[in-house]
Amino acid sequence: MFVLSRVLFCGGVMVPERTSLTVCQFSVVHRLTSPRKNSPYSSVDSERYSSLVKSVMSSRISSQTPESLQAEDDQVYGPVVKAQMPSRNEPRVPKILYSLLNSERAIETEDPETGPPTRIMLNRGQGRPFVPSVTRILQQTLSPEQSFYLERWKRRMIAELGEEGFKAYSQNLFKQGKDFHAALEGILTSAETWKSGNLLETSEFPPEVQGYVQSISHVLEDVRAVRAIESTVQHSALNYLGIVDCVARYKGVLCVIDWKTSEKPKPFLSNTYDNPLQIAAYAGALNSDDNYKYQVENGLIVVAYKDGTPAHAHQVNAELMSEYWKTWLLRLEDFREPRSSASSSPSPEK
DNA sequence: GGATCCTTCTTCTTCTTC
Repeated sequence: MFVLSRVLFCGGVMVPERTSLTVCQFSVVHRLTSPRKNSPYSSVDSERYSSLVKSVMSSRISSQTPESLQAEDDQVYGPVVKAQMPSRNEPRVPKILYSLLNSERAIETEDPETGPPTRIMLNRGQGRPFVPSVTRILQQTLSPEQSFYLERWKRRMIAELGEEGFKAYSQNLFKQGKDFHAALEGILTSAETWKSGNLLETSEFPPEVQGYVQSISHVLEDVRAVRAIESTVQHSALNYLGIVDCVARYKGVLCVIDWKTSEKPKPFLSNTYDNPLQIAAYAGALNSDDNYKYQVENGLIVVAYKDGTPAHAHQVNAELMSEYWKTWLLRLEDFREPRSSASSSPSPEK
C-alpha cells in the first residue's frame, strides 16, 4: 500500500491512499479476470528494453531503504504520533454472579390450563421497606456517554421548542405510550379478539392508538398463552422490583414481552438502548418471585410505530438474555455502590 | 385529598454526491 502510494505519486498523480487501494484491488481483479492477451505490456518491445529491465532487476542496493523511507515520511508527514490505545481492561464481572434462572423450577414446554393472566398490583404500603425499581436503577446508572447524548438531545430540543414546548412534547410522548399500553391490555385480556382468524379491528380503538395497534398486528398473530399482564415482579434476593408488561408465548417460546412506542425506526436490537437490560431484570425477578410458579428465559422487545408501519420485534434468546442479565447485575452493583467514573462525563455543548 | 411510586419516552458523527 505504502509503495503503491509512492508509485502513484512518482507517476505524477496524487491519489489518496483509500482510492489507491481501490485502484489496486480493481487492477488485481481486472488482471485475474482478463485474458492475458489484453495485457498492455504485450505490445512492448521487450528486446529493446531488456537492458534497462536487467539493470533495474540486478541492482543489489535499492535506492530506497526503510530508513530513507522513514526519513522521507518524517519530512512529508511530520513525526508519527501514536494514538493512545484504549486500556484493555478485563471485562467487568459481577461480584456475585446470581443466577437468572431458578433451579427449582422447570422450563415449561407446554402451558397448563390457566385462567386469566396474572396481574399483581404494585403495593408500596407504608411501613414496607423501600425497594428500588428497575426503571430507577437504570436511570441512575446510565453510562457517561448515555447521559451526555441524552442531555445534548434535551438541550437541542429545548432550544428548538422552548421549555414549555419541550415539556408538552415529552408529556405527549408519555401519553402515547400509556394509551398504547392501555389498548394492549384490552387486546391481550380479551384473547378471543386477536386469536387466529379474528383480525384486529383497529377502528375499535381510540384514533391516537390505531396506528400503533395496526403496527403490532402481525406480531400479535404469533402471541399465545398470555400468562401475565402489567404485573409486579420482585426479586426475592436482589431486592428490586418492576412491573412486567406481558408474559406470553411468542412463536411458541415463553417470553417476557416489552411493548414500546417510538418515533424513530428501531430496526436493530442495538437501537433499543437499555431495553434488553430491562427485560432481563424482569425475567430474573419473575423467576425468583414466589407469586409465579414458572420461569422465563427468553424475551421480546416490540417497537411499534404510530403510522402503522409494521413493528420491529426483537427476540432476545436465552443465551443473549443471560448476557444482558450479567450487565444488569453490574448496573445493580453500580446503583448500590456508585462508582466515581460517572462524574467524569463530558459536559454537553452549550 | 395529597404525595409518592412505576411506567410511559428521549441518545448513537456528519457532510457531499448522485
